[in-house]
Amino acid sequence: MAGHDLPEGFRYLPAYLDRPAQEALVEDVRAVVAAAPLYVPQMPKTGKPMSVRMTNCGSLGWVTDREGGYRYQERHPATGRPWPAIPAVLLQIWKDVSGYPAPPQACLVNFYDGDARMGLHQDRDERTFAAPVVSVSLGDQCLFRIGGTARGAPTRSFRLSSGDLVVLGGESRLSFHGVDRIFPGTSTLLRNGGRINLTLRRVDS
DNA sequence: TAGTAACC
DNA sequence: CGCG
Repeated sequence: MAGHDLPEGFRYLPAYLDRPAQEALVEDVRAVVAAAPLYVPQMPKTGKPMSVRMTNCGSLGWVTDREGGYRYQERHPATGRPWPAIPAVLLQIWKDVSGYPAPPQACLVNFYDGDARMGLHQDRDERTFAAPVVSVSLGDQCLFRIGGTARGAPTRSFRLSSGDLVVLGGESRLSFHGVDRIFPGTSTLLRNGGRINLTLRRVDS
């Protein structure tokens, strides 16, 4: 069977960041995590832990827990402090690829160990969908899956590698997407392995 | 339903 | 065992 078409507005920019740029960005992420420690997010209502560990930078961060559900908030749920600033390199990437006049408000940092996955979902907790979601991959490769704007629509899968960028704009802004698996040992960027995904978002128009 | 698991 |  031939593959399905990718959704309109979906852009895949392989090897967008070279190795030195990836290394510099990892240092920025380490600083973010030092100020805003990774935590285990919980599913709404059930409290089931997700397999990724998570933190944010920016004026707003995406969080989820049993009681409050999916939301954006100004402070780290464990420390109560404001999120650290989005690193300058990421602000520049957003300028270069988003086509949106205002800077990102949120940068979600997801850390995947070798067993972590992310089920098919939509990013729809923002108050505007006018801006794209820009995603940066660092570390081990993953199997990424993207479908349409309806839950049951056909999906396509492909590998994302360290330094790749994905832009979910246009119709693809509300496409279901997820991470089916990590391929451990496929990158030397992170000493202890794993994958980091950074997603830049605009929450308000 | 941003989770998990069984099944083909 | 990997993928859908």
